[in-house]
Amino acid sequence: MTAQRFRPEYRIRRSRDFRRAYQLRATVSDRLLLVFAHPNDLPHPRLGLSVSRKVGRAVVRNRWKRLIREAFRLTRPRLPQGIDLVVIPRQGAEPDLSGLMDSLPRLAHRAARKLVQESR
RNA sequence: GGAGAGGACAGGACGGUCGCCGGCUCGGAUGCAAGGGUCGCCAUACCGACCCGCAAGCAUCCGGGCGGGAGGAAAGUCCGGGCUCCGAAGGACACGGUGAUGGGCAACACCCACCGGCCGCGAGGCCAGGGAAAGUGCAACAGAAAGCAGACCGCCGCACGGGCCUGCCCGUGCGGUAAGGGUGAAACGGCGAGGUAAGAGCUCACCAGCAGGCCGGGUGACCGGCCUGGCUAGGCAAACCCCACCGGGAGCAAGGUCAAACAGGGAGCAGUGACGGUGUCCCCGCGCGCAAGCGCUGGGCCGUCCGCGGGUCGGUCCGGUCCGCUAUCGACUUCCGGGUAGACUGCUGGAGGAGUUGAGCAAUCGGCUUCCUAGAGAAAUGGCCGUCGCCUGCAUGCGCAGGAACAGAACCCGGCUUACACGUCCUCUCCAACC
RNA sequence: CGCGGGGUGGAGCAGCCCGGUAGCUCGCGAGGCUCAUAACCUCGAGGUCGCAGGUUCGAAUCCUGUCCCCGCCA
Repeated sequence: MTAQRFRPEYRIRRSRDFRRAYQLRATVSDRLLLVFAHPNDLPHPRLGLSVSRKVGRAVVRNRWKRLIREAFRLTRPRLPQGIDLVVIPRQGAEPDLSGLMDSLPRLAHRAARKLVQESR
């Protein structure tokens, strides 16, 4: 039951956490999403959203953010632990919940493997 | 029934479940949190006895309950205000904006009423709607001529020459003429009569339009009438401009508050110079000029500086170090203790909504009753499912599949503009038919 | 959120203030020169001036609305 909650501690809220993820440049992507990853010291993953005006007007941007948050909430047990994910929707893609629920865990695990490789 | 005109409303409904944001409330865990009173004693403290309290509160974490959570445009950011800070800042000029009149409003470029012009058979609609008889300017091409008008053809007169069926025709020159032709977006009123060589507001009547005066109506823009004048003054001010009125700048990322410690920072006084200067001017001085006035490495005045600039290393404004420049090498003493990041605040109850009533043609304003309706912060208002209603297609008995616009609060209001699916209601106009 | 700048041939830019003719460089096409290519010379094509209204006789230009792009402050 509590596995489906989405409290503020699961979100990236500090400017320096975003900057840290961008500077590491550990990215993975598919047709829907682009993800910047960075390890954190917490026992859970965190989600950060970056939705620029290039993907659409305010209604479309809100739709993307809500659906990505919903996908994160519902797939969180399947996500790797201790990782910050900055998620950016790709220009031209259509927001779609089932696609996002498929895409987000896969990208998160690929990012986690990439971080392990690079730390060596 | 058809075709329209104006206005108002609405922006699917109900339910289940998993989440998010903030509010109220209840409970749990941990930590902090508290002792007081009376009696004994001469009395205070200590001490002893007894009684009351031991959780109200605060902090962190966790859980439950209750009720709330995008719009008519939240949009564009085009106007107007509130609010906040900045400024030594007052006036004139400059710069920007607005533009018939009266009213409404906190204010407006908004709203209402009315006036004028244009469009429509009409209901109605549109108008940046002051000034072109203040000044400067603009008008390609065409055309004879385009702004104190203008002679290409035509018409008319005179002179000369020629022809000759001799009072007619042709050519040339000079002059008159704006009635006719043709050009243009635009050619200096229309029409009739007189007049004339031909013509012309040259003169006259009427009409249109203009200026002045008077009378009547209206708060007023303006409207109606009469008289007089002179007959024409053209268009463009979303060209410069003139007139009237309005406007200081920046914006809630405004602004305010907050721990500790030092390095260090800041301010004032005195002194001394250097640098710069309000869009322009103001006071003084000097120069030029008859004067109005004009000019000035000027002064006063105001601001900044008690080093400045660059490279490099580390880093939160900053510090270390090196180099260059320079006028003074930045004294002494007193006082204050900041900013950034972060957190809290500003932050939602207001020129507020609904009903009713009074004033008013109306916009709107007043009285009474009643209601409380989002406050995020890398930024909530969402996901899934069901039932009903609407539309489209298949079908037309049931049903099945699909669709439902424009668009997302960010300090708050008043407007404007732009976008918009399925719709609902009210008032009015024209046409057709029937009673 | 606030503010500023810009949309003109295929590309990059003038013209806009002060309204009547859309011009420059490169590129493109044809011809010439050359044994041939480049360079050079000559000629030519190619533009709804982002879109929609308005003012004007007339709008790339002036005014209003709208769409898109770029940049700046925090």
